This record gives sequence, structure tokens and C-alpha cells, in this order.
Amino acid sequence: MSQVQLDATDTATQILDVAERLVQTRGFNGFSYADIAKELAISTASLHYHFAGKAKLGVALIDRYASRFDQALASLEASVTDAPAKIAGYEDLYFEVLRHERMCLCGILAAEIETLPAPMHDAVIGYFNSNEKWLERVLEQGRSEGTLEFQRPALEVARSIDAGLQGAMLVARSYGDIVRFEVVASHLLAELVIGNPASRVSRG
Amino acid sequence: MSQVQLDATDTATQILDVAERLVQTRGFNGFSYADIAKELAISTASLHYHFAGKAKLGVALIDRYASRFDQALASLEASVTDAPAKIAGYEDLYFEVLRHERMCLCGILAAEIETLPAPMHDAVIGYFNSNEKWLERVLEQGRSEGTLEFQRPALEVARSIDAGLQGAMLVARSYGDIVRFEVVASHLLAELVIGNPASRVSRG
DNA sequence: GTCTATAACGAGATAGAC
DNA sequence: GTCTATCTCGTTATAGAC
Repeated sequence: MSQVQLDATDTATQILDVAERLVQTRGFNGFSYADIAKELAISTASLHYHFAGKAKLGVALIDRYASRFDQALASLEASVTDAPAKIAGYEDLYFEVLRHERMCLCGILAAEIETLPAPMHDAVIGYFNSNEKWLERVLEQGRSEGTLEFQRPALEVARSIDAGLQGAMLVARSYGDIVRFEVVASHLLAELVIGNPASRVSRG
Repeated sequence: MSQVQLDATDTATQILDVAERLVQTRGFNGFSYADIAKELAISTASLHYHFAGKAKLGVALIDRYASRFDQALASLEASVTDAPAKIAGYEDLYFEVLRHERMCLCGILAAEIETLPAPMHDAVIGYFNSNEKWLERVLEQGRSEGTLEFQRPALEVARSIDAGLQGAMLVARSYGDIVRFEVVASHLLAELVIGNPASRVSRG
């Protein structure tokens, strides 16, 4: 039996780390195996030993990213209780992505969706599905607990938030201006929060 | 003097048409001169005669796209008068893009921004600047004429709308589900319109 | 204005030694 | 698990004939 690799610097992990950054900054069609190999000072043949092809590397990247995102959301739910704080934490996850001068992995892959192998395409959709379900549930919690107010179905609001965040990342990164993201993100939450001037809910 | 070419099927125009569709569906790094050449049954050498390199072709694509968009907005302002109708028309422009199974040209280029030559990068930013200024002006018109209501600066609202539309296109196209776009887009407008239940403005 | 031919390079991938 | 060497193909671009 092979030993469980716990070293965070093992080769496969290093490859995923470099590849992830390259995808999030340049897109899946904007980097090559040679780019990764050069940065890690290994050969492209070694890359193929760990990941048989670029498509398999791509799926591994999405799987790890989605898994980490799920963990971050679980951790978030353990640290805060009210829905507004959860949504603020959700937005903060993307703020951190952007602060590292990256785009959401699946957001940037969505732009290249037509060029991706089917397994990658499916994994991207799975990520979006998972996110919007989480947001939908939190939105419904907020409505139940009386911290959020909105007329539309929670799923529609969730999709508006996800679209707004992905678009804000996309545009803000082009400008190299993280404030553009913050302004959009903060309003996406503020317009839902009861008692906030920006929520402007008719209660007359 | 060379004659003015009015034939819509002249070679340079055909090249731009094919290249535009390829960029909007596959991204700038997702197609090659060979793809265009094959589709038009010409050689890649001919492509280089009309556009010296891929970078120059890219700039020409953005310039034409931005110019057409400006024309469409001018035409829109000539056909409707109130701000809500203008914003609905603005959103319809992107709906049409998506209906043709494409992404906004500059939206998809924004995803690849780090890989683009500087002149293309600048042209993309110019497009975003132009759009948000137009939206800002229309939003201020709506507030003046009493058809729209919002608390934030018009420029911030404009940026939220643009981010929402770009993100909604990005995600909706991944799902192949245009309805996802419509739901987000319609709410982006509805929340601003006075008298619309979705605007939910505190007037008590 | 379009062609053929080709240069020059980079891409993903594999064989086989160590 | 990593290497060198190599294959095959695709990519942008140019030279020069027509």
C-alpha cells in the first residue's frame, strides 16, 4: 500500500497550485504544460505522469476548487448564524479571489465553455449548481428569521447574486480595480437586508 | 483613389464576421487564423494581407463591435424616450447576443484580459467606460423625470447593471439557458422602476 | 488581392532509460 | 517518479509567384 501523502509540497499538489493560478489568471486556453513545467523546474513528461492530459488536469482543478469552496461555506456556517452574515461571507470568498488578482476558476472557465472537454463542462455546471443551492437555502433562512426581505423566489435572487458577483469580478479585474467589485457586491447584499436604507422595502 | 467598398460581402468584412463569431463563442485564445481561413475557403496568407496579425484583427473586432453598440444605443434613444424603456432596450441588446449563442465580445475578452496585447486591453476598457457612461446618463434622466428611483450614485447603479448583465450572460450561456439571463436582467431594471412592485421603495 | 510553400516555433503527448 | 529525446500536429507569420 502506498503511503498517504500529507506533505503539502508533494508534486501533484504543486502542479495543481501552479495550474490553478494560471487558469484563474490566463484561462484554460491561455497556458500550457510547458508553463507549469518551467515554473516547477520539472519536465512536461513528469506532468503527464501525474495528470495524463490537460483535460484530466482541468477536471482535477475544478474538483479541488469546488471541494474547497464547499468546505469554506461549511466553515462559514459554523462561524456565523444569521443569513446576512453568511451572504457577506460568501461575497468575501470572491473578494479574496479577486484580491489575489484572480478570477473565479469556474467563472473564467465559463467564458471558455465551448472549448472545454465535456467532463470539465459538467464540473463547471456542478459548481454553479452547488453554489446557487447554498445561496437559495441561506436566502430562505433569512426570510424565515426576518433578517432578509425579497419578493422573488429565493432561487432567482440567488442567481442574480451569483451573476452579479461573477460579472463584477470579470469587469473589476479588467480594470485592476477591486473597489468596483466591492461596490457591486455590497449592494447585492444591502438591497436584501431589512432595516438597511438600501433595502427600501415598501412597508407603508 | 480607391473606391468605397459598400458590398457587405467584401473579404475584410467577411473575415471580421467570422472572427467575431469565433471570439464570442470560443474566446480569443480559442480559435486560429486557420479556422477563419477554412470557413471562408481562403488562405491564411490572405488573412495576413487584410489584418497583419491576430492582435490587429482583435483591435479591429473590438472597434467595430463598440462602434455598432454605440450606434444601437443612439438608435434606441431615437426610438424611445423614457429611461426605463432605454434600459430595457440596453438589456435587449445583450439578450440578442445571447440568443445567438454568443457572449458579449468584450465580456469574453475580459476573461482573457491578461493574455491580450495592450491595444486590445485598452479597447476593452474603452468599451466598458462608454457603456457605463451611457447607462449613468440614462439613470440620471430617469431620476429627473421621475420614472426611476435609487439611492446610490447613478454611476454605481450603472456598474451594478453592467456587472449583472455580463455575469448573467456568462452563466446562462454555460447552461445553454437563456431564461437565466432574462430573469436576472428583468430584475435589474424592475428594482429601479417606480411603481413596480419589485422596486419596493420605501414611501411610507 | 490571393495563392503555394515554408519557416519557426509551441503545443500536447509518448517511449523508454534511469 | 523523473528524465531526455522525439513525434506529430497546430500556430502565427513571411517570401515570392501570379
